[in-house]
Amino acid sequence: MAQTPLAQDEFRPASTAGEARRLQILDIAARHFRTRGYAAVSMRDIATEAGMRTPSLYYHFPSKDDLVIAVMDRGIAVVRETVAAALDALPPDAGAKPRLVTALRAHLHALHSLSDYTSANVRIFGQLPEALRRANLPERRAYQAIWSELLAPTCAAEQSRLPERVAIFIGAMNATLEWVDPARTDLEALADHLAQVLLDRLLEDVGA
Amino acid sequence: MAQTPLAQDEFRPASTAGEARRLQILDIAARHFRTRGYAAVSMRDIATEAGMRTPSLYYHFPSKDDLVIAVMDRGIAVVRETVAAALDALPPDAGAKPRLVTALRAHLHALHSLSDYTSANVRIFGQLPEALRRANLPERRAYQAIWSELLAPTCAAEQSRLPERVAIFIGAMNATLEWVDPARTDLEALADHLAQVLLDRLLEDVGA
DNA sequence: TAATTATTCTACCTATCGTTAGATAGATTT
DNA sequence: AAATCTATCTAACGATAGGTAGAATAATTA
Repeated sequence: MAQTPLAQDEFRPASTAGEARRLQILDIAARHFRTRGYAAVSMRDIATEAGMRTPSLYYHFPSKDDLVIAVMDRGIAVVRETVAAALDALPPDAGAKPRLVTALRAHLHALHSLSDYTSANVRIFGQLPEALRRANLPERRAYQAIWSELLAPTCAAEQSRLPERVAIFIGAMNATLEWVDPARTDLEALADHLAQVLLDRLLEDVGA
Repeated sequence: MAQTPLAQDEFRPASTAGEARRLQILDIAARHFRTRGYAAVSMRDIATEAGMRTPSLYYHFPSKDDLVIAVMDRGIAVVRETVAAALDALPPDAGAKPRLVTALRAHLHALHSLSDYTSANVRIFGQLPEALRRANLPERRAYQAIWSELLAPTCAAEQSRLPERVAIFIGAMNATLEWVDPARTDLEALADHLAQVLLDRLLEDVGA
């Protein structure tokens, strides 16, 4: 009992060999969930790709539920930290619009090219049984808080519309997962286009 | 061989008793797929709710694939016809913006309160194996064509961006499925809010 | 070296999945 | 009345799912 198990920092990766194995399994699971959905991915699939037999997986994660929850929570943590870091890098006097554009870019980056966790989260959230969805809600609310602050200046008149507006923005960004081919799309251009649609006026009042 | 089997009109519902049964099964399937996802709904679930044993289902649909494809295609057909009808009801000289707002309202209506088919389609499309997704693509493209026409005036400068803009709009509308509680949300207000975000300028250039 | 812990293994369980075979009852047609 | 068609049934198949028991190996510590 010599070793004091120091409180694990969520994002200091792989301090021990066991931790590295756990992260490797999570990586594999996230990639499979992202591309094939929740129910279609079996514990056998994940174990095989990790080079082990199925029951060995249960040494690292006590159930499929625990495994998927770990992927889901990490998915939100990744995008939240990515966006927060990008905002922190801005000059402190940056206005509402550059802050929004910066956050939008960071979100798309986390979603499309940083890892499989955030995309897996967005893809399979709606497929999960309600108990698993509820487990991910605290993380999600913490992330929404960032966007509430960012979008508050666009809702000056009616703050009651703010939660709905947050949902519209996050929904529109996440929807790009459904149709963007990450290999063939310029993410910078996509971010600019989304910012234009969401923040600028699209139509001069030509017609009636 | 007396009866000439006249070509079935896709949308004349329930001319025969057999057709009615088939539509009832489709209704049940759509509702279950919408709320619980594709893989989580078994043929047994659908059969039980239809008041029959599982194999009897196979008299009406030769496989789960056929059943889900029927639901998916009908889902797009419903929203396409709803939007087309709403646009046809406008005066012929209506401008781009009222046409967009009208289409947006009709789309949200089909998605949230008209039936379970369109919402089922949006919910489970990403969960389907690729072959089933491909089967639904012709319907989807036909629907996208409507929005291409609607959005072309907003893309006058760069028509090359039009397909991406269509995807952004449809994606933003469909994303409301993830967070809107249809019982407690005023769809009219939601449509206005979405139109405001997507079509009007949100920010005066206050900041940098 | 001996004891202990960490990790993976083989073998198997029960439940559920989509689907098929083949019989049957009622309705319709010849 | 005989034959056929419609719609459902009972019974079961092979495949695969998540998960467990308990032995065996590899690494670490006493």
